[in-house]
Amino acid sequence: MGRNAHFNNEQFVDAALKIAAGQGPAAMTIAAVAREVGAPVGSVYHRFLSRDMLLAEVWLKVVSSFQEAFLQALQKGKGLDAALHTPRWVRQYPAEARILLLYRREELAAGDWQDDLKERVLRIKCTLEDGMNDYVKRAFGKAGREERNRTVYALIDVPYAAVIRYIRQGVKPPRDVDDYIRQTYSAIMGREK
Amino acid sequence: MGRNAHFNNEQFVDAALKIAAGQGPAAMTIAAVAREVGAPVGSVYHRFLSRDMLLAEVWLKVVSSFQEAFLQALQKGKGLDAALHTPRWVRQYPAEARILLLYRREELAAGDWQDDLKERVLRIKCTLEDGMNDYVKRAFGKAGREERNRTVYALIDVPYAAVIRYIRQGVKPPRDVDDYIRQTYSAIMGREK
DNA sequence: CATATATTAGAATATAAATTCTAATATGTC
DNA sequence: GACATATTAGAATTTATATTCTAATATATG
Repeated sequence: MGRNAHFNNEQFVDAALKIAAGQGPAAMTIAAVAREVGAPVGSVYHRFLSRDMLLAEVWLKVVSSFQEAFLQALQKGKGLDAALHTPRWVRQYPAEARILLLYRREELAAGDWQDDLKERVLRIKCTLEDGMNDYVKRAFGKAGREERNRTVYALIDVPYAAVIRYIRQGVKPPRDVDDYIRQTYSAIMGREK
Repeated sequence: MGRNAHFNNEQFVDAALKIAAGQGPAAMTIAAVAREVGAPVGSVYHRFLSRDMLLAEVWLKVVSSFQEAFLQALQKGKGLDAALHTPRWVRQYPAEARILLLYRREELAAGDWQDDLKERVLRIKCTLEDGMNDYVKRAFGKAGREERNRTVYALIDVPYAAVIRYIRQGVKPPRDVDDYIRQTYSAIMGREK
């Protein structure tokens, strides 16, 4: 029943992602997204309650993309592999990387998210946190504040630091960054078993 | 000649800095700045050509503040000291740190800056670059691409990585971060002479 | 083939903020 | 003390975008 759709949700999310990654979230206006897709603005609002909701979908897509492979490495107990996931992922998904690493969620969509979305964000966040805690416990035998901080630094913050400069420049991180991450990893976490 | 001023440029820049640091650059509206100072919006425009110009002044103030002590350490050949400057500065100037490390210049003021301002930004940028190059040359005997990248990583990117999590949370970086920076420094740059 | 309705279509409206404009006010100088 | 002018004052205007609204359109279903 009803007319066939010319467009689908994914097209709008992808267009929004592309624009936000390329020109910053402020440039991601509804009109710009509609233009990119070739749709009228009404069709955007037919599918998304508001601009914030659209950006929320972008955010969720980006975070999920990153986190999946990261958590897999973690669950296998491969800390160094997890640390090296960041430069790999950044090379593979440059637009997504710009969104995830250049902006904070609050900048993307400041407004009130529906409970639905808050729930999804929370679930993703908890999944990451649980994965980290498990890993820390296995690696150190316990998961105190210092052990957790140290692990977050080596597996997340350092890889981020190593690539952020290149993301800003809009170029792929050179191979050197993998070496820096490796060297830092063994300095902070010790040699991998 | 003429009426005495009730306000001065610095008051507006400081108010803008405070608002941008606390609620993000988007919240730094002219009206908000005027309200914070207790001045009419006309007085803001009397002193600053546009919102972008005001944000540019904020940016310059913040960058200069950071760079001064950093370059001093660098000129003394104290690489580790320069690396540890970041957490020190972040603890001392939390608002400035939020601006510098949470946002990029382009987000703050995207528009066309006057030549005057472009010039000042360029000078600051070059000063930093020259300081880094000199340091690299002294530390490694030469300043090739790899040596520069390595140094930028250890002196700038890693300290940034170590503190960014706490800046986002709005709390002072704990003492641990200095240890992480030290350990990473000797792993990447070798023990300091 | 008639009809209900999902979807497209885009014009109209609302809103928020930047910027401009005109007037009022002090104060140093003659 | 009168005047020129730097500055305050804040109302009016413009602009950019989000959002709403009304109408048109196509298609699955009976």
